Amino acid sequence: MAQYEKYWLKVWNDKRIFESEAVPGRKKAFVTFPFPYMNGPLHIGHCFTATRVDIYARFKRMQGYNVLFPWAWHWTGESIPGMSYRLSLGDEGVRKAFLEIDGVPESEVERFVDPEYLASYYTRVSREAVKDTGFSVDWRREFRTVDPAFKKFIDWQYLRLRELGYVVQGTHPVVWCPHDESPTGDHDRMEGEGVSPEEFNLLKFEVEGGKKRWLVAGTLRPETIFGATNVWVHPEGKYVEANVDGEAWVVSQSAVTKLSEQLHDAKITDEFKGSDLVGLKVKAPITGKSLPVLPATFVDTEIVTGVVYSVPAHAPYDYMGLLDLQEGRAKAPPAAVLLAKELKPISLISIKGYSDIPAEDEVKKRGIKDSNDPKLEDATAELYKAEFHRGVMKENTDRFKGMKVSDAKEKVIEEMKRKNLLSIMQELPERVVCKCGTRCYVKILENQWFLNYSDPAWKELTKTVIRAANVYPEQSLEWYFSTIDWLRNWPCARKSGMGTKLPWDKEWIVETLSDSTIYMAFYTICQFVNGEKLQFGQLLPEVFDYLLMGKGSDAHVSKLSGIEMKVLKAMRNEFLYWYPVDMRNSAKELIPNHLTFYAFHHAALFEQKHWPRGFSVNGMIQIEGQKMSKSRNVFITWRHALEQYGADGLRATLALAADGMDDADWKAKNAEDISSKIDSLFPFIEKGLANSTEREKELSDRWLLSVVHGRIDVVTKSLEEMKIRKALSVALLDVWNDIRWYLRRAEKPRYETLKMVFETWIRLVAPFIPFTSEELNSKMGNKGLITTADWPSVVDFPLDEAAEVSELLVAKVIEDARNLLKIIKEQKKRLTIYVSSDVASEYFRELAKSEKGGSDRGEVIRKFASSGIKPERVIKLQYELGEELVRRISALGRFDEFAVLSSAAPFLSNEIGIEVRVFKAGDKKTEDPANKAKDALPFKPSFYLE
RNA sequence: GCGGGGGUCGCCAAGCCUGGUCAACGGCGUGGGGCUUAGGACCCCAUCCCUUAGGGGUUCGUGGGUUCGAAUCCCACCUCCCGCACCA
Repeated sequence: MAQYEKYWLKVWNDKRIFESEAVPGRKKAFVTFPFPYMNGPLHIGHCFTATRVDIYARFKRMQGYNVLFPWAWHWTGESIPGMSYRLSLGDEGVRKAFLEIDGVPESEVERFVDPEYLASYYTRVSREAVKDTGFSVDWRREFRTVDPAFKKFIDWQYLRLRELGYVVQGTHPVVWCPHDESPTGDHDRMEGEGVSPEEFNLLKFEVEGGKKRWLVAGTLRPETIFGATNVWVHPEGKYVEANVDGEAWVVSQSAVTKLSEQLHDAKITDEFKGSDLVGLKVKAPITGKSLPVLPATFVDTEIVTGVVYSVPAHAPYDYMGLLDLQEGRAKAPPAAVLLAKELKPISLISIKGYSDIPAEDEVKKRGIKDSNDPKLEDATAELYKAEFHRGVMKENTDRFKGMKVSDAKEKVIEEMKRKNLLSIMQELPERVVCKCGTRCYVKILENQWFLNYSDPAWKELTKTVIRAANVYPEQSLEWYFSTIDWLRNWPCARKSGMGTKLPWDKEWIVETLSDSTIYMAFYTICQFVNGEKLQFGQLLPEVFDYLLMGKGSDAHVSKLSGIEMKVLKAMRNEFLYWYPVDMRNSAKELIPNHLTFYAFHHAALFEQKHWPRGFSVNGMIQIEGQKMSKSRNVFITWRHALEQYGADGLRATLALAADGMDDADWKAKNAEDISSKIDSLFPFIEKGLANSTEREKELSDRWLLSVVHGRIDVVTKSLEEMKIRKALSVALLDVWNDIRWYLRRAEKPRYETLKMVFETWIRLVAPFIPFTSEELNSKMGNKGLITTADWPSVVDFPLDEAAEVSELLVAKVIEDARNLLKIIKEQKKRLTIYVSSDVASEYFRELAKSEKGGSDRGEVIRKFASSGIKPERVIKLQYELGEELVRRISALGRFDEFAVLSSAAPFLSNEIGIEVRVFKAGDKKTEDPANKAKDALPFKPSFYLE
């Protein structure tokens, strides 16, 4: 970090220029960045997104807006306590990540077993990084989502949402960790990422003989019951008889827990080994066929009921299991082998491209030799998919024959349900292990609280929020709408973790994405809490009703809460002044959740005038072309980047990284280049001014001032639309190139021109690189702060079309001449330039006018017929120059090319490297030994090289 | 699979909505020159191919189509990225 960066930080801080108060009547801009989650240090991804916010904030401030940019910290949720817990268990991976990736000192990590400490540590270091980067934040409004006052705010929010019918109760299956007693989301898993519950069918096979009891088999393919030949159990597995909802079921021991977690009443009454079941006969549902129970080691007692029925014709596992038994590969009692030998696969589905026994085809194709071959997984998946989509039920399937398998499945389920032969169990198709190390299963959670995002009326209202807002970049708009359509009810509370309890049901804690939807409103008043103008306990729901909705009288609310009337009114004023948020910028990944939730909740709770006004997103950040990932150590903390490149280097690199929804690639090389480019501003400006002189304006000055007009315009418009990259690219690089041209072009740069342009330039780049701007400004001897200076105005830079077009001509002549010299390799020592005659220029202008539908082109051609200029050459020239340029040239009226080029002759000579002289075609004095003058056309002088 | 966004001259990346000004902005890289004791920084030139008079050829994921004319519009395909829920 440069020394001057520290200096300016202190100046800004001492002058409190980022502390913003409501000033009724003054235009305001309220900008926000979604508060970051404090389970780790901020990284350059945060920095990328947040830098864009600060740039916008600084831009608006310079435009004269009263700007509020607040900041807060997200602590809600289970991730922080989860990390502490794992550390306390001695998890080396977690510890290592703290030390090596996050860069936490050993002594601090010790204390991370306390989640509060962990979060406060990261909050502390992150706050320092944000501050040192020069973000123009009003820190008086800072909070954490576990602060008591914030919890009061969430209380209010959820009470009101519930009253309005947006919070509802429901029952839903979840992946459950019995240790944590909490749902286990994807990010909480050690194993089984992306696995979600699937609905299995439980088919009831009546055990023949003895008392009435059911052997219950799990399957995804109940329609294959017509091909069942036997039932499998694991011979070593633990099985039980249990009373399930009043019936005697035989299932694996682990199935009983799951059943009772899935709203069944289940109690174990007897226990035995799987081998004890082998040899029993059971009656298949619907078909009524009697099937033997046989042993198979591929059966997993942890999955569903630990009992499956066998369809060897269509299930590769079953097919191999049967062969294993018949061919003596499986360990099994002789009686079972005898039973197995009588069984033959029963084909029940016909499918093109397969034989009668598709399972056999799949097994042979893969060279599978026994039922423990892992290739059976693939075989099963492929066959299942093929049969489900393309298979047709055969003759032997009774009233289902001829149906597509997909249809038959539904019908079979219906029928079995009707006959009470089928039940349902939610199960995970793959092993899922919680980060705490416990194996998860599916639990049906009752009476969960949901945000009712399915509500069509709410969806519709939310769409109007989006429609009414500015949404940048425009390609993101569609994503919001499809998200709104796609969202279903969202479970908004959990049983564990940090956060706010549901006010009416203290068992539940408001979940992290659900407590961060309208908190921007809290920023408007949080400074009163922090400034101890009131106690958090005084923040009754009625207080927020008054502050945010204007309900109730100040006198009444003041009396009720004990908050001073004066304070209460001031808070209300702050809210009314600042709300809504004018621009909220985040990474695009938040569109399908946070940003859309944000829109939903505002639609639900706020009047239209307080709906969000601006949504903006940017892409994700990659590091040297790789996706950021802590586990692969592709990770750069904000602090680290800041130390390395300085605040402005970091800011500029990120600002130039990408626009729109494109992902940005962080490259160290790039950051170095940009940093040194910024550094070189100092000598560039210094030298420029030192070499300048006091003189009258000439063409080059008029040109530069006019061009800057255009630059200001583009930068301003780009910033308004959050096109940060485009804005900085123009503000820094294009203006730089403009000045370079000027320095080269002007014989001696004019001090006044340069000073004015430099001062404007410094302000133009100030939102992006504020430290450098302040430093440059003070180095130039100016007193005021750039941060609070006025945004450059185009008014100070008169457009000068003649000057701009003149320079275009000069540049074009240089380009043409160089091109020509390159082609003819022979050494030349003099270039003669012939500018077109007045007649030709006149002709050109008339023709251009006729293009726009003015006079008739034929008539123009006839008028100039005697001048000796071929019409097709002029027409072709117009095409070459382009519509826009022709328009600009014609608009100038008389444009004296000869004057421009003859005065530029010394410059041209310098640029080209040989002597240059300029003549006008048709002039008496013109020397034209090679007869080239006749070829001169407007804006396309002819050349003679010798 | 579903939803959203992309594929441009070595790399990054503008342009595309509103067709012609596009061999296609800008940055980086590379080559050459200047400055300098030298290096870096800085400044200038060049950087698809061919071309001894400013010209020509072939390009914008692939293949078709519309048009006098397409990187830009339409269709199909290939391919990459993001999101897909009880989780920040």
